[in-house]
Amino acid sequence: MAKRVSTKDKILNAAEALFAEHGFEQTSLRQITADAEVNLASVNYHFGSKKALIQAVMARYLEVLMPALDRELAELAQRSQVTTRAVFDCFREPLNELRQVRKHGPTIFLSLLGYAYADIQGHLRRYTMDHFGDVMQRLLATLHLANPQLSPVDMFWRLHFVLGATVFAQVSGPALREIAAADFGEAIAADQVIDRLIPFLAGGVDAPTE
Amino acid sequence: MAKRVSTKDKILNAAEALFAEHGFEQTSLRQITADAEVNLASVNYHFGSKKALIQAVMARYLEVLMPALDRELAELAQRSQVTTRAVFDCFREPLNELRQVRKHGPTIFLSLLGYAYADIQGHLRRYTMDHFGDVMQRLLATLHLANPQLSPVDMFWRLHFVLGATVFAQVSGPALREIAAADFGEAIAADQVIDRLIPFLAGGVDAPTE
DNA sequence: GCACATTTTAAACATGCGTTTTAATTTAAA
DNA sequence: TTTAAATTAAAACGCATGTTTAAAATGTGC
Repeated sequence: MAKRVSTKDKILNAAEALFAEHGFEQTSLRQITADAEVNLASVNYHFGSKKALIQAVMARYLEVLMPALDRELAELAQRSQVTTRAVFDCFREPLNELRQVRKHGPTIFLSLLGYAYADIQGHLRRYTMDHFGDVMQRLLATLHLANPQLSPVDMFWRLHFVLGATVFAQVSGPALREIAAADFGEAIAADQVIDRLIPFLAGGVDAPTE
Repeated sequence: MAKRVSTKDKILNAAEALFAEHGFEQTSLRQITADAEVNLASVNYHFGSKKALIQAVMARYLEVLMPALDRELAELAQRSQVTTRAVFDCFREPLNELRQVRKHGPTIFLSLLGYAYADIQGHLRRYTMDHFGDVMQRLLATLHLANPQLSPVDMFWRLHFVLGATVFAQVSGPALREIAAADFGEAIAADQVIDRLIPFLAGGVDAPTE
């Protein structure tokens, strides 16, 4: 019954896979359109520009993740006791829901996020900051509930360290898992990296200040 | 008395500044040679290729940092008590010595390292891994002294989370410090970011496993 | 001061990029 | 079925990149 896939979706699917593997700047429209088996010009026809395509790729995930994360954080805030660990656990389910967008949605999205942040001076930084600014603020607030001893500026920095460790683990995830498998003879699935990551992050945020 | 600076050094100095700010791939030889006030072709004449120039830029720092870090780690290993925190403090002095190479050597180097890791599939990953492999092994061993309860594979992953948070903090450091200054009216120097980072990292590594 | 090697210079080369154009084709409405 | 709109297609445009070439300039040893 092979469903008909629109040119627009073919482009989005091919683009996000290449973006997640090689980054935005290093992926050309020619690679994308070749993988998608569509004409080169169709990207500019359907999206207007490469910039707009990148934003469309991100938007597909953000529109699923953001409301879900909001929901989880709001639910958590109502509890009497809020721990750092519980805050990070709020990410588990929303990330999982990204599988609705794409089979490996969680991994793809975090890779994209990594490249978005690596692209410091670009439009994407502003774009993601605009969309993530709200969640950041909510995160800061909720984490502050769990760690009232930390000053806002301390929390600000620690949250960004968290983001760095997360993003890095995903972007270099495939290579790292390969090394780990070779060194320890132990294969580790992408999802299990998150399980190793969360205790680390919680420990870092909960650490006493200097 | 203005010392005569060789073309080779002029290129290295201009290149590392641009690399640290914009990344390797996004910096063109034309930008570099313009800043260095040398001819475009001189890069290929003196270094052979852009790849080789990138490696030369990194090598200048690695050759200072590596022996210093070795020294510190060896010294620490002789003590009776080894804490995670003490291991990370081993980086302080070696990083500081990078000022001998360049005034803002520590910041520049960590930025370069960040971009080197972001460039996943490139030659630089292999190059830096080759040079950092030894130190990684030593780091793993020393950290295991401080945390015998962690399995090697757990330690492996935590060390990479550490690297991620560090690298990320530097790469997006200028932008983050700007945001922090705007949000909190508090300027934070690049060196102070390390002070905030180290407690976080130690807390993460010392955290109990799942 | 001459001859030879080293270095610098300007120009061109080949390639890949995002984008635009123009025409052909398909789709949908009347 | 006819007509207009939407989409696809092929080709070219303009530009930026790393690299190479070949000549000019500079430096070096005898």
